[in-house]
Amino acid sequence: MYTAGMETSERLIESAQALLWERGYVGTSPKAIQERAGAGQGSMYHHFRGKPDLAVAAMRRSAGQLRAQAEEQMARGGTALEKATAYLVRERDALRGCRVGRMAMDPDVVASAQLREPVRETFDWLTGHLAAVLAEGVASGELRPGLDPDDTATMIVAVVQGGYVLARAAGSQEPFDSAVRGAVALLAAQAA
Amino acid sequence: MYTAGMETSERLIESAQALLWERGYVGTSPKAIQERAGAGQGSMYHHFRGKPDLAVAAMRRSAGQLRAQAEEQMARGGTALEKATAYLVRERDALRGCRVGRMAMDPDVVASAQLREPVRETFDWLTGHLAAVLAEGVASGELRPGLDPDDTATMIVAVVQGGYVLARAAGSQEPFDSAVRGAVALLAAQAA
DNA sequence: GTCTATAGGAAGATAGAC
DNA sequence: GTCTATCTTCCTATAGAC
Repeated sequence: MYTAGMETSERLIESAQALLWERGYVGTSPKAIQERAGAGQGSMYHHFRGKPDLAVAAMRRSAGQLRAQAEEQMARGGTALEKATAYLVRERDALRGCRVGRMAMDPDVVASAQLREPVRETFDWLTGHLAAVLAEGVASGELRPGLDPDDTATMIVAVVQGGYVLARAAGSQEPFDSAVRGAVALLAAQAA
Repeated sequence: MYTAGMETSERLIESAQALLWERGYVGTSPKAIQERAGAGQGSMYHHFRGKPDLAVAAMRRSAGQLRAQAEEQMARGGTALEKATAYLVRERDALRGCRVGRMAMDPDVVASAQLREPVRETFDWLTGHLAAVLAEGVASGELRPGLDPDDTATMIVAVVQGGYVLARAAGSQEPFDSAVRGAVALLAAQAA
């Protein structure tokens, strides 16, 4: 996993990102991060105060990347329905799960305000952004007047996060795609 | 956590259930299970082959309880819509998460067929049961003819599982309830 | 900045006495 | 059936040399 021509602290962050995604916070050891980064103990503790500090840096990085990705996808659609659908049907490797959402299931992450913050912030932004898109759709007359933008946005994000759970439980991508199809169909029926 | 008047193997299973729910498989040690059960090393390794063996027993137990609970809730409704809604709005402590679904985020569980089996089976049954309920609703003319029972059922289960993720990320029950309200509203619009 | 040495404790299990 | 001892490896650092 050693990547030439990159600073050690960068390599440590990227290694931590990958391992946190694969194994979660509790399941990831500093030693494993170091080995993957091709760095020694000393390097890691020189650049970071410890495991939590490095994990926060890695999670912030992942959160930023996820947000940029989501922003780009939703910008593609024209109407509110298109934007929401674009977020839902974006191609995902469901078996890997969500690198940000997965952290919410980790006991040590949820127990620490520092570790939980990037996760909280990401979903706050995401549901808020989607809610704004849906509210505009209601205001413009594209969507049924009674539609609640906040509840609907939260539901959309929940379908994606829950889809990951079902896919991993089944050991197959299929439940994820099925859940997304179900949500898209129900949303389509909300056109005014 | 010692419960008087119960066999040691029972106490070990119940302790494992509680700890797996709280901390996941990777985050739960045999020692912690033993301490909570008021049992020694020897007892645990006498009744179970090791951590995976005990975890499977605990997960099977939790899966059975969850299924019984879901069965009971869904039996309450009369129409298909009432049954599906009953499943969604059942009272849950969202911050604790789902004791079965949480396991799907654990790397060691997903990597082992033995450990993953109870999780897979539970969601298989749950989505299947909900799909049958919805299919009946379509057949009876209660629900719109074009509604896909499988996709819709999977979406409903995903909303609940994803709701847990959002609630834990936010440190609040609210996102869970919001996602459920969003799903219930969209489902209600599917009446024929 | 990076390396090696060292450390106290936990993880996961085995052995054998009682 | 349960208990204590023992074992090896890993976890998460800290110390200090280079």
